[in-house]
Amino acid sequence: MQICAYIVIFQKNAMQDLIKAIKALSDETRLRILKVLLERECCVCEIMQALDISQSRASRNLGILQDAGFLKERRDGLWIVYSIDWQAGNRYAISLATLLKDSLISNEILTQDKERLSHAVKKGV
Amino acid sequence: MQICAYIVIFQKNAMQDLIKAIKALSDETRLRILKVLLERECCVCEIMQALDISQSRASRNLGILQDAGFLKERRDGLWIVYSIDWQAGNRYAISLATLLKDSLISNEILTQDKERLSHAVKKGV
DNA sequence: AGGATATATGCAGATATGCGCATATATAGT
DNA sequence: ACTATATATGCGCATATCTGCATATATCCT
Repeated sequence: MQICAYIVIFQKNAMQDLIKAIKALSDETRLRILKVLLERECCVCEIMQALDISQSRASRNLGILQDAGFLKERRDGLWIVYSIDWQAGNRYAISLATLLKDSLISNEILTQDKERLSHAVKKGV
Repeated sequence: MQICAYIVIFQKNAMQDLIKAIKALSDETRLRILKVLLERECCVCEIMQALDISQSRASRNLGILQDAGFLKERRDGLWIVYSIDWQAGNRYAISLATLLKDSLISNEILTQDKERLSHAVKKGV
């Protein structure tokens, strides 16, 4: 009976979960971050360098993507490494990330991000 | 050479097109509208009744979905009938609409929308 | 313990978004 | 032409979002 109640609550919030995932993707900065993370896992300072954005901007947008179920994090010394959460991430986030994986091939901004990422060093500002 | 230039411009705006499509879906009202239109085409007054929202709210959100490439419209007398544009709609909108089609099965709000839609009449407010 | 480095976060300002209200526009019928 | 009906839209308000700046927190090293 308790379990049933849980299921009901889950269903009730499914639309909000989906909206949260979509909202998280509805921003150029976060789209670029996710595209970079589809290449490889990154710490915050690598994201800063890849997108050429400020530290707080990188951190905050990574947090939004994580909260929406796209990312997981792990600590590595001073660094916090973010990566796409293909396992536990929310169901809708997975679908959207998969869709995004095949989108925006050969986009100029994203190409530049990847180029800068390839030169990025694990050293912040 | 002119054609090449066109291709470049297209590539340049691809990300903005995608963001526009995602933004259009990042709102509960528009998600509900799209879900209703995945059932069948509707005029504005049917959307009003299905979602139980105001006329201006229905009209404006339909316009946003159309501008983002999800919908097409046709006039039928006094009514303007909106439907999902599977043909000419922008590529990303199609992918997102397809994804949405299989999402949020048995959601309470959406079920109510469909129920009201089944009683809707072609008569506004 | 203290300093250096990486990341998170409170706050404030600028901008964007969503809505209702009132009104404009377009079409059909008399 | 006039009226009724359906839809679109200008405007203003409330709220949300995004960012930079400054600062707090966490970890590592000596």
